[in-house]
Amino acid sequence: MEVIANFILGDCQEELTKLADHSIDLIVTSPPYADSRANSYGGIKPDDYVAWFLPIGQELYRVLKPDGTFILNIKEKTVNGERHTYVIELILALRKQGWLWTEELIWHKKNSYPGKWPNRFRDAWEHLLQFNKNRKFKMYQEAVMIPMGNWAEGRLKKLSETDKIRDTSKVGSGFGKNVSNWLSRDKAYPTNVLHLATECNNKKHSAVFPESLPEWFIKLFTQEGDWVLDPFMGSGTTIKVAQRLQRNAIGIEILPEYYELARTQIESVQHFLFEGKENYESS
Amino acid sequence: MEVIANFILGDCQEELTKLADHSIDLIVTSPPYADSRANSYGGIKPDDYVAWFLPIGQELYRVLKPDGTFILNIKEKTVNGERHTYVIELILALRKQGWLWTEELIWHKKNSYPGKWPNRFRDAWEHLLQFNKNRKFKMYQEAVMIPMGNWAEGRLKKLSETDKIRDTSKVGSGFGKNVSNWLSRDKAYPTNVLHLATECNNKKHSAVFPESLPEWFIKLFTQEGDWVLDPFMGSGTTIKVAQRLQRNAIGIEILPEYYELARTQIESVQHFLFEGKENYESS
DNA sequence: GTTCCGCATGAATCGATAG
DNA sequence: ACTATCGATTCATGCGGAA
Repeated sequence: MEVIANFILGDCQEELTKLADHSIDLIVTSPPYADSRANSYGGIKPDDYVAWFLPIGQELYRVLKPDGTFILNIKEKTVNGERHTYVIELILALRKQGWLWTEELIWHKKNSYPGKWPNRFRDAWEHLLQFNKNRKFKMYQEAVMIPMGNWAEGRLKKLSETDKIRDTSKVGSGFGKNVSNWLSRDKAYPTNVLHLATECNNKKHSAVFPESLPEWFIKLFTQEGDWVLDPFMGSGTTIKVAQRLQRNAIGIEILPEYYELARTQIESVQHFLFEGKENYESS
Repeated sequence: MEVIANFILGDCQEELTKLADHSIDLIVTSPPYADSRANSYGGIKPDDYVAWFLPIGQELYRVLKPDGTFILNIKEKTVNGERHTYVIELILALRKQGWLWTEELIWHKKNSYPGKWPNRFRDAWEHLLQFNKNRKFKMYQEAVMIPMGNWAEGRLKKLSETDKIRDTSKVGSGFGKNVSNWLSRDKAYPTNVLHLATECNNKKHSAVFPESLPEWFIKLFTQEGDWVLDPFMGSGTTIKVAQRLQRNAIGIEILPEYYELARTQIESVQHFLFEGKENYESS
């Protein structure tokens, strides 16, 4: 099956207006959190965050199919010793736009940022907010229950002793990265708590999430040939996974470095998958 | 040390007014969720939940010491296929009352209901909202530290004796700061994600949480002899744990069955702890 | 070719210092 | 007073060099 990876360089609020109505099956994105990525998005102030996001939310609503799903990865920020309320205010505002707040999953990050403070512990979780346009939406639950194939099993056997020891770490009672992701998926039915570590291997983009995260949602909410959109592409993790899973993908990124990085990475994936048939790539 | 367990039968909104100002160090409670416990609290409708809770929040604010903490365990409810917003609206409303929303911890319920999920994921987490009156509050973090993983232990054991001595001496001279930290450490601070199993053994009260939950907060925010309050006592888990940890406790419960159940259970605990000195109990 | 150890480094937060 | 910058703190992870 030929699937397309469409990369767009630009501000998503503007670029989204060029996409057709009801053309996207799944939106998975992680917008810049308040006060972060100041170099590209101007470091949105927490107090301005909702107003900044709402026009984008409006366009996302327009391009999403009636039975599609919107997954928003977002995190709160401590401001002046208190948890800022922009996330929960955003939920209320998006509902007024017409979005249905159907579910909230928790992403538990085992390797949260270290540090010690007199009045709080390390922040080790993020919101995964699910929004829909209608109460009936596409969902392929069987897809995330399928046990992993030989590829993953082969990888498990190749793990070094150190890795295996690390993965039995009791801190946080979570699981380590490699083993647990595959093992737990084999053994347990999923819940709305996802245990995944952030990946640190991508040195050019500081805020990547692990491939398992978009993979989970892409399998759950789309089928092969469907369209996946990430309006804040970053280094392109979502697009890369969509390609691997035979879904069409559109990624928008405002920063040229990340845009180029994503293009390069997806090309190499396509080389691997299709053994050199680069014509599958569009731009 | 003599600690008191004070049981009050009645509606907490009314009974709270009888408590003194600034007399409580920690409030840990799990109020009836919307639409649940309809027989006792009249089954508060989700839309009315915030208005119902606010007068109670006002009284809790009054009785809490300036450096005390209020932990609110609450869970969202799905209404008409959508996640209801009463929890986040309650956060905003409590802030207007003067509460600081200092933290939100996640209670990850490891053994949520097994089996297949119907139309959505199994719900495996609940909010643990932390509110304070001031940015400075009492917190004893060492009390809840977690043993570190095998990975670090394995490494430490392999250090030679000379290495240990050398690194220790470096501390005194100001060198080798990082190494010494690793050497002297076998425990790590927890994160804001709690991994606790739910208890299934108490059939007389429907909304029990495990003893480890109040225990964690009581250790973290109080010392022996401090005062703990649970305005929705239920079967008295919080009070029981407070007694065991040598904290004074006040529990309010509107339903006579639970009130009696809690009294009976705590009395047996006190029998065990003090070998029959029932005069420690007041009521 | 493996396994193991050392080291750098984060979607962070607080408190002190400086303008 | 109020904001801006900087140092100190902490631990899971990946990578590279060494056994």
